[in-house]
Amino acid sequence: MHITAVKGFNDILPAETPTRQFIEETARQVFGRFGFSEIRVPVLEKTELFCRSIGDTTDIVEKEMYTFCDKGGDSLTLRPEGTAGVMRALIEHKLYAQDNVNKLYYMGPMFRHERPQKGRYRQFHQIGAEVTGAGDPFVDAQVLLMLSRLFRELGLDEPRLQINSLGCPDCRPAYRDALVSFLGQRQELLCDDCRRRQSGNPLRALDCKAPGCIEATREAPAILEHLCGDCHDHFQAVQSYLNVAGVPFGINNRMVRGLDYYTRTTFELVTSLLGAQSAVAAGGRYDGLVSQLGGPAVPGIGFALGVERVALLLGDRCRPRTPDLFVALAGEESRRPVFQLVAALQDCGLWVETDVEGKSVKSQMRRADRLGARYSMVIGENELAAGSAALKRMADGSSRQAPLVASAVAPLLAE
RNA sequence: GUGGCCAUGGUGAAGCGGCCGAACACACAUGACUGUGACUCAUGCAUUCGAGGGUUCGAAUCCCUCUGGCCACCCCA
Repeated sequence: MHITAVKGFNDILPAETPTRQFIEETARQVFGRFGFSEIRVPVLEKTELFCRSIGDTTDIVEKEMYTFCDKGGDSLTLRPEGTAGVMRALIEHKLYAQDNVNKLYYMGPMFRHERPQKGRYRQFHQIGAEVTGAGDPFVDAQVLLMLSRLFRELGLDEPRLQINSLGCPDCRPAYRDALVSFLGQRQELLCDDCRRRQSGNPLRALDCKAPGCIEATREAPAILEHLCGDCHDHFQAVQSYLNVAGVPFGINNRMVRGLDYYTRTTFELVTSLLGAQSAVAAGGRYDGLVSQLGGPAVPGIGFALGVERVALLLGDRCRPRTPDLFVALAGEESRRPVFQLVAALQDCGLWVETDVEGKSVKSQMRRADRLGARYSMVIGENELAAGSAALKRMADGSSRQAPLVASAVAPLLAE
């Protein structure tokens, strides 16, 4: 073994690439219908950006970031998620001033220094979408509708949509206090992590899988019952829009997101088909984020989906393309005329393969078969003299004569 | 960061101290068919079992170290 790829950083080989392309193309198409434009931002940002957006005490910032000092002494970080960079660009280029509402999407690699396992890698890919400038529940529902439409177009109906509301700076503190005092009475049941998180992120206990924590939080106060009037109405409105559009969803009032910037609506698309990794896509509203990063007080909402996880769900249903025609060569003297014919056929938009190894006709045919070519043709001195060759349909072995002219062959291949 | 499992050819793997000069299958190559695939048949394809050390008359098989992979915990897309 010589030099290998870095742990958790995977090559995406030709066999897997059609699935990726299918996911990306489908996303572009669906997002386009909802009026989203693509934005491309760097994979490297100043570390500060992530500390201020994601939250200093989150696991991502505390222990999962690829951070290093560049030669100028700045601390830089490979992006662990996409929203922060997009919001930074929104502020830096004052996109919020060019248009009140911005609908942006992005796709690309993200980096997190976690121990790799199924559905989780150190370099992974996300496709995400963000809407800024609109705080209306209408937008929440529209984003969820778009996400659900995307999965429908992908042919995946298994992942279920779960939604929740995390409240806002007006009502969350009160709920938090209520939860902390509730948990305070059940300290002995909680796992070490959740006990430690009491001060930082007590809500996490709701989502903990430790048996003790599940037991301890069984009767815990529910966030949805502590929402202020506005948050309550907002959440109700989102649900009614989803119902109108026929988007199925479930309410999960124990869902807690791993990033600090979420407010009000949060959601996940979950599946049971990915081993330990259940979230295929997730997101939420982040009304305070832009101002927190030094921009104006514009609300925002967005989501990201894990491309690798979607690819796992799709399996190998995306077949690679196959050649339309394989031209086998018999004899040196046919190379030039075949080169010309192949070029002309490719100009017609066809995928045409030829032998490049100087192999026997037999092994060329073997190759044609292995590549899955729909048609084949052997061209040697006989065919050149006659000006025509047998065009063979590989599926059933039938063949018909075809003149050695692209304009005559192309229509036959279309059948 | 913590566990568990596993490392044999291009691939999937059998073998678990001498019968291994490493099975079988797939893939690949050549030929039977002097210019035609998929079926059939023949032949070829691991001086070697992740790397290094040790035990032994003898190791792919046992022990140690290292490296790599997978899965799980944690966390998350």
